[in-house]
Amino acid sequence: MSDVARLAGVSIKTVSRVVNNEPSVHTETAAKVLAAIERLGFRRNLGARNLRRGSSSGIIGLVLEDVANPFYSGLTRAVEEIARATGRHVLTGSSDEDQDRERELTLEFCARRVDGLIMIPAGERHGYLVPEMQAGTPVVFVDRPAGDIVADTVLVDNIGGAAAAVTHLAAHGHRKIGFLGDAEEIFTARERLRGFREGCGNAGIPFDPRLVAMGPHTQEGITAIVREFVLGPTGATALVSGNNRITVNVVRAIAGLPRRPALVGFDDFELADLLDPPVTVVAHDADALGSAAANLLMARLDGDTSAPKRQTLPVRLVPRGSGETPPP
Amino acid sequence: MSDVARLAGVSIKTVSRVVNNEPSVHTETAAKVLAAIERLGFRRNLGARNLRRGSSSGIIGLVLEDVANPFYSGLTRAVEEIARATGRHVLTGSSDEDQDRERELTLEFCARRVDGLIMIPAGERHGYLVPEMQAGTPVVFVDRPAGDIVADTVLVDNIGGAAAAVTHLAAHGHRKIGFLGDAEEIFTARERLRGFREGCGNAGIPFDPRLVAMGPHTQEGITAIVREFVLGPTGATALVSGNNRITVNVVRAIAGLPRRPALVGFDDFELADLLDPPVTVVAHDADALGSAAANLLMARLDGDTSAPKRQTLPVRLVPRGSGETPPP
DNA sequence: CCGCACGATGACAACGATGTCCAGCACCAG
DNA sequence: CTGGTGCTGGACATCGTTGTCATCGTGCGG
Repeated sequence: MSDVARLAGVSIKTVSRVVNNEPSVHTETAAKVLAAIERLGFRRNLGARNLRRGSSSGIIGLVLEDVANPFYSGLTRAVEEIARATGRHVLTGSSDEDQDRERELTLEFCARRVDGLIMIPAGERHGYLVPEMQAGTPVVFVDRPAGDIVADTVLVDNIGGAAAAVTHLAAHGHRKIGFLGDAEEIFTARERLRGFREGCGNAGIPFDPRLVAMGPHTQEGITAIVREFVLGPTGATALVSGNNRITVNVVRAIAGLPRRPALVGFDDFELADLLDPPVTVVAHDADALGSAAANLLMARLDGDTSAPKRQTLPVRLVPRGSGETPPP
Repeated sequence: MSDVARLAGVSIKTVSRVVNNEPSVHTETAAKVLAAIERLGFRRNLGARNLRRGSSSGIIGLVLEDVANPFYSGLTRAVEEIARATGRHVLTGSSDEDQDRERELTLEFCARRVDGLIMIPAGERHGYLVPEMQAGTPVVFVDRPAGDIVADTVLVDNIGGAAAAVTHLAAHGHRKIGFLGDAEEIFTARERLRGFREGCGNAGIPFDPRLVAMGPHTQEGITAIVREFVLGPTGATALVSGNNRITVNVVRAIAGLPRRPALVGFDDFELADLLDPPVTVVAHDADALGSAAANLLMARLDGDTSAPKRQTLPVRLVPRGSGETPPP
């Protein structure tokens, strides 16, 4: 900046006035300054600026499980859009479902003085966030609630969705329904299992623990379970899968079976409509989750100090065929 | 920090020593300081620290077309991993293929003093980056080259891949092959078209401009073109699609046709193996692109000042069935 | 018993930018 | 000619942190 001032023959302060578009600068002087800026390729240091002005950093921290998962990348995009509308950018980090890594990432973001945090929490303990929140960094939890603190949260109706999946299958005559869910440590997995049980209860289907598998996540593991459910003594005629990745694995597993069970998956995914048969899913919108969270955060940044909110976004069952196969 | 110093009864400099783990602090003093830090929930301001130390910001800027596109989100993840290995984070921004937006994002990132930039460029003009690069911000272009400057670049073998697609189809007896590509403004689209022509030449197939469509990107538009190619006077028996999104649309379009043409898609995508028929693709690895770019960038950050490099990553044809349908 | 090295601590400036406040200057009305 | 007014431009402090250097005991070898 002082280089620019020297080249333009003015003081540093005048340069500052020009880059900040302050009105009280002679047009001619401003032109000289701009020319010098252009010539030297000067760009003001936003970090220093924010430090001096005490203004916010203009960065939102987004901590999620894995940006590469299409579900989260959709959410990321939605957050980015809303951040952009207020002139902010998004710093992303993947926790890989690892509590320590989540914590490390999050605190690092705080040290960078992000304006706010949006988190898909990996762990159950978030006490470490309390000082940050007290210091004024708003935090919004998405998809899963915080472990042991109260904070803004945006969830989807996991229970209702899983129950609806069972209801749908029951309406097509199924009574032996298997559930393949994510690891029980994960909030959404527990909730969806609970919804599954509720759905069974509503449909008058006795809950059979042999038809529940939580946690497998490899193609091999899931194939084995699907075979066991369908071909084993439990004789499942239908399956509910607990998330998009499990669904995909289940679809692959089913393709190799002599008798194909009906299937309803939790989470929508691209091409579900093009598979054979097209996969019926409990859909919910990653965009909507991201937008809701970002909007909540923005409200906090605008000064909303009301009590922490918990939103639950609706899901909808999208019948495409795979859930409508009747039992043999 | 001064609050911590006051509470611990030491000078501000001693606090600094403690948070920086400098050895020459009495254990007892350090303990007092740490207690005060804990008590006040102090976290040092990384921005101020970097300003004072003149050290790098520890942030990599990643400008791409759309984080929500699985192809780019995979790339993002790969970049994140390599950034993490050197203690850095990733600031992402979507340009939506808009040149101005790209420029705005990029310069904003520069003003934040990112350590380096990785860009999937939207436009053809990147002169605006010259001052930044001269100022020492390394820039790596990925997937598409820079418009009018020389810089590190990582590409995939678009020409070879598209030619291989034609060769594959020709080997199965096809002579009337249609090409649906992205808009011609996009580098990869042009390259792939060029590869398509080369492939035709190699196979002794006369190039028919009526069988080329560049730019349509809606389901309706693509469906119309596919119908025209296959059912119209040109009577295409096979199609090559220019990117993952077009492929998906083409698959949908084909599903509604009385006679299904063979298909090879450029870009692999999840579930391609589960469609009916499974889609043969020219695959290349988003991870590999991201890693290569990030590694190049890291080398620059480690002081590599050699001439700009251009890497071309190989592609491979993954036959799954859709390209092996013989012509009727 | 002196001086010296060494460990521990603090005062101060500086990173790059901006807010505050004041001085200079032209211009105009009185 | 004077004082006010409206612009401009500059000196200085400051944001939170760290590098440099100085200070101050204290223990130890000579």
